[in-house]
Amino acid sequence: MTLTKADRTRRRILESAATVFAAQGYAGTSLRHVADGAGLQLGSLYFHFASKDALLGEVVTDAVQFAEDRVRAALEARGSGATGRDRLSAAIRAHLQALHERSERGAAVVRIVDLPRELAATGARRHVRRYAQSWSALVEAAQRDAGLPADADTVVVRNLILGAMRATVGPRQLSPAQVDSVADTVIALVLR
Amino acid sequence: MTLTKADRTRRRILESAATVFAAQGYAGTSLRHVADGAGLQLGSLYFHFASKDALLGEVVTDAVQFAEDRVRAALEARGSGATGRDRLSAAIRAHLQALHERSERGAAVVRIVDLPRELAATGARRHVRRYAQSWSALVEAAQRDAGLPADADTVVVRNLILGAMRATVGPRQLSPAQVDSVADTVIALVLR
DNA sequence: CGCCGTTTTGATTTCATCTTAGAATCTACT
DNA sequence: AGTAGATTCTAAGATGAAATCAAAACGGCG
Repeated sequence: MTLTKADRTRRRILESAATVFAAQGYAGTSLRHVADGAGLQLGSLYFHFASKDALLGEVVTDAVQFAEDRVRAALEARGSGATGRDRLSAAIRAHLQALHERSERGAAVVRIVDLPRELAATGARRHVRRYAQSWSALVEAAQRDAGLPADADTVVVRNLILGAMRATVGPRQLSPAQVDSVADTVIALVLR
Repeated sequence: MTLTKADRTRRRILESAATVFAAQGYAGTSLRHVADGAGLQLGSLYFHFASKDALLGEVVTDAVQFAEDRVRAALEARGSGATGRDRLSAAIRAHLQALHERSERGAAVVRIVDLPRELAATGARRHVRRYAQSWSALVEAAQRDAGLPADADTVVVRNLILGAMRATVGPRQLSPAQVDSVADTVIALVLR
């Protein structure tokens, strides 16, 4: 283990940042707050991250990556022979689970996805966009299946679904059972 | 018209504030920016509003009031004899129209509604809560109609619908025709 | 016109924030 | 154990934001 000490605090910083970020939003997040959460002194952050933007950028890509992995895994488990309707249903459940994961990593995505003005520099935007596009594909397949209204704009429908799921996270932490129940509701609502 | 001059600039400030808030979020909004948008000097704001929080609070209550009025009007136009399904459908269309109104008043609600930590003091929270409750009633009626899944938690469904509509507003201003089309999509998606 | 309350200005204070830099401490390796 | 390098701390600088206030500008009314 040649590279450890730095990596562990780095992790701690990212988790703290994700938490604060999810709670306060981008502009509302102060680095002192993040440092406190990580048990560090303000100045020490800069050994690990070049700037606030860089840190937040990494939080975002991390969180998106996380959700992406979960969704991909769920889809692979379901096999590629599944109907578009079933695939979308599985993706919804996986996305919701990722969003409500204890680690706080998930919750961060939610806050940011729509206010990423200052993240232009980092590669975060690309990640978010790619993830959104994969959802477009899922929606389109479900539309062909007649699982979703076929005459509606795919991108609009995709945004509605993602927006509905986004509205699911709040101050209160949901139990896995509750998340499952919410997923049932979303699926029942969206897939007739 | 004994009370005019101040009121007109007051209006201007509120509009500017709504725009900036909608674009930058609460913490990201600087009062200098708001003042610029209103054609005023920073210090002049404090003649009209006691603090940033007070200003924000008024923007929110204003915007919620606006949406509330639109929805109520739409419901009254439809008559109280209408089915729960039809009433919900009308409310969705009205809410979306309010959200995308040119005046920028609508867009402001959307950004803030869920990050109102600093609004505790003002009466804004009460307004938001009341509006949300009226939506619960609409959803519940539609559930009895079998327009919506009846076994799902009303509050969850309500949040999903509001969240989906919230996801509808973005940087680009939508034309009334586009808003109508989006409304059609939402209604088709939500009411089977 | 010239006055008085209303409205706006512009300078100033206070404070939080991001960022930097050098000193201090710790860790891993010989 | 001792040392070099990696990690963290402390302190300070720079910027920008919220809030305050005396003084100036405005605007209707006698």
